[in-house]
Amino acid sequence: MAGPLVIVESPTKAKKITEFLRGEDTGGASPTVIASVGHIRDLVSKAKELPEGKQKEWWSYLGIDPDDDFKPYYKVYDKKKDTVAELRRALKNADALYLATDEDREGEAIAWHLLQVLKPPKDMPVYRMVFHEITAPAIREAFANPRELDQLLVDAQETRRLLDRLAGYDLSQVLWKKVNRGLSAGRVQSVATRLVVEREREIMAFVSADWWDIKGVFAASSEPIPFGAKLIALDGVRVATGNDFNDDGALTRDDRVILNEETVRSLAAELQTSPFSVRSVESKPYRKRPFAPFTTSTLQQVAGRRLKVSAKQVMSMAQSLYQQGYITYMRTDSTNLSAAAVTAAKSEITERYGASAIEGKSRTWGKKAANAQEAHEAIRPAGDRFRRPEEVRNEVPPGEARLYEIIWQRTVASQMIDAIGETVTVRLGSLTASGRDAEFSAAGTVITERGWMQVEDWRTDDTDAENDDDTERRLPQLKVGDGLDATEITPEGHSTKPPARFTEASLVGKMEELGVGRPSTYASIMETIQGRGYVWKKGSALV
DNA sequence: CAGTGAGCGAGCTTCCGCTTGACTT
Repeated sequence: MAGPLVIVESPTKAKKITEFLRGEDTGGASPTVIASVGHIRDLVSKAKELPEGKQKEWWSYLGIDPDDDFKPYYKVYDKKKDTVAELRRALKNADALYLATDEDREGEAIAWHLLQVLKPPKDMPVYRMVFHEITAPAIREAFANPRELDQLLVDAQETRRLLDRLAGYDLSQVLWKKVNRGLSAGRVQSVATRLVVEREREIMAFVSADWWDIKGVFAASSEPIPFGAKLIALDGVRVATGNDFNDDGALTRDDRVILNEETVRSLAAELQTSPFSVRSVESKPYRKRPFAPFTTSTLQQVAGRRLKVSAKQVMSMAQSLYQQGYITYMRTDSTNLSAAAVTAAKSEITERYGASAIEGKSRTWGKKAANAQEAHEAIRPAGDRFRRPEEVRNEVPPGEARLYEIIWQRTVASQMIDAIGETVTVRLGSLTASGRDAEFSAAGTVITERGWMQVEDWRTDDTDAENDDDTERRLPQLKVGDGLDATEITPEGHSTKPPARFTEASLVGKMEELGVGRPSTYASIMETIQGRGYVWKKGSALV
């Protein structure tokens, strides 16, 4: 009995969708769902693969004929011959064709290529079916309301493909001639390399500046809890710190004074015996939103940092979790969660932290990358009920379990209330015997409502540790005029540091921000620029 | 007549993006 044939990209998706569409009323048999397993054909890359008579043309190495309106020559991948044969067989027994590839530029093109290769009979209805989440209602809805193929999007993809081939192959050939055979250049890898090179030049050109300040440890007589504070002003003029210098080692503003070692040491000696008092106490509310659910790029960055693994390793663990049904699709540029996911997250929150920890309205996040196509959901635990990280730990290897936990945490945290608290800034000062006025400052944040921070400890991400403001630190209760004892006065010398080198994680982040490369290629680009010897790893830094 | 060498031709490398296993580093 004939039924419709539905073609998707991923075999794992095909299995799920088969379930969701089983028994769907089609007037015939249940739909058959088969995966194309990605692209099925591409431009030819060898002259031999061109038709007879075209193999000797000057452009044969390109697979594109610039003299014939840039006519492209395609060839089904050898590895996909079996898949295509299977699709052809299935199509013979079908009464309708649903092209259900991803709704993005590449997915639209795959649908078009499938049509070109499979050539369904003229009288067979052909539909383009699209969805953004693999849930039963979403799939049924998509099946019932298909659209037409978007030829403009197909053309856009083909243009993208041709330009990458024309520019990439020709540029690479220049490198073979001028530098070394086997080298490569292209729209993405060359930009990635350039980012690393420019950062390295910045570092080389960087001129370090030296500056001194004083760190003090104080305690109030009324409440003897010691706390640290830093010298911020001398005789009413702010003391220059790291942020006040540019890359050439010069001051960026003229209302700062640079202290040298001599000044600071003599001042420190005087301050040892000098009386301090509180000059002001200022309190500001502190509030921090949770982070957006994971995309491929943010997952690679966060998991790369926390688990100390490469972008490629993150993706291979994620792939394994995806195929076992633990998480949703791992190549995505979207931060959207389906309604089912939000419900699942909220029930986890209620169970573990109480309903009061749920953010009232579901949170959404804007696109971060300019060219995001959002064909999938964000990366999240799969299903209408999330698997417990504690259970998953007993079912998969430790690395995958940690990755699952990170994904679970971020997804659940994303639907929780803000963390709120108070940041208190205390100014204290002293007038020395020789008449110099030194002012110190201390800041402390007390979080009164941890909100989403109960779930995700995000501070481990900050390798730079610049975020003093966000570190929780408790100051004693103080009021203006309170006397203080300095238990320690330590002069400290500092020098400004050049910008940090990229890591795989931070480079992927930068590329996504610039719209260079796609979720499916970030990891391989990292391999390419290292494999060609353009960039190498020094620890985790890229040089 | 056998060994040598010049000269020619063929084949290889490369882009980016979408999917997974089947492979030997």
